[in-house]
Amino acid sequence: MAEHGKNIGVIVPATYFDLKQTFDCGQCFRYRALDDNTYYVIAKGKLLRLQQKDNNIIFFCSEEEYLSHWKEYFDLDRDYGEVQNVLLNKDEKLKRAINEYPGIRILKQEPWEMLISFIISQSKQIPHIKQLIERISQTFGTMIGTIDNEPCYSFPTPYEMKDVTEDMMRQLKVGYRAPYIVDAINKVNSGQLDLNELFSLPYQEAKKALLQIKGVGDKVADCVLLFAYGKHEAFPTDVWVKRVMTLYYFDNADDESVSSSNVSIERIKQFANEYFGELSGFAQQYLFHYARMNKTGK
DNA sequence: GCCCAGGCACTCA
DNA sequence: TGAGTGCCTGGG
Repeated sequence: MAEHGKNIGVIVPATYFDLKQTFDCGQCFRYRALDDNTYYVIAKGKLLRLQQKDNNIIFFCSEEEYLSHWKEYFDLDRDYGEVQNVLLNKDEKLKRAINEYPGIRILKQEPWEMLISFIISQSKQIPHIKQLIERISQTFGTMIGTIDNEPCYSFPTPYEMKDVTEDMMRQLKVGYRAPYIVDAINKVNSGQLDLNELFSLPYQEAKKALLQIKGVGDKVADCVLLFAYGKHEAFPTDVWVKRVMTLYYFDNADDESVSSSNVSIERIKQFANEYFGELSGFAQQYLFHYARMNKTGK
């Protein structure tokens, strides 16, 4: 239960909840670490300071704002103990990944921001993705506060981006992704794609809708469905997940340093779907983060 | 300078 | 249906 600290903010027990693990696991691009325990995050048009302290997380905001914005954002209604209990019994390799990073939570971020963020993410590394999202926010977003006297901008809404052209995007150095972003802007603003409607659609149908956008393929669509819509059947399979899955579930060799086989992404997704079921997205996140931190398979 | 990164679209067999 | 290739850009 969340308590309201005296003029401090809202205090939540850090049960299955670690700020560093949650922010560093690649699902979120708009956070800043002041140190290992203190973070700023920009989401839903708000700026929030958070601190991990004495087995608690302190949200520096009003109780009202915590309830209306952040409780859902951090998926705090879900019992991650239950999720982990199921997954811990699957196999030793997954167990090791979970036990190393038990504090990962899957955030519920804004669909539009996730869509553009993951369109940008293709063939880019995380620092560069963050840089481009920051640039887009500074250019088209709204100023919502400051960190160390530096202004902070919300991620622009589709409406705020309605007049954006391919040239403007290229000037921000998004490269060949510029027409993809413009296509997304047009489809959403014209009503051809209703992002809110996807919440109520089943996974496959929601995915089909997202795939209509240029530059959105299987992987990008799965990221949006998992990190914005909370559709946990999604199993985004990028190069890291492919490496770790091949190594853990398709190689018979005991050598865990490098993978020799070449398993198709389609086969991996099918296996994940049968093996992890409705918890695929959680398993993906534990494995992805573990693989990346340990450079597994590379 | 060269190579490649958390993909995708397009082409050709 | 699958493999091959080009694409912007920045960092190692």
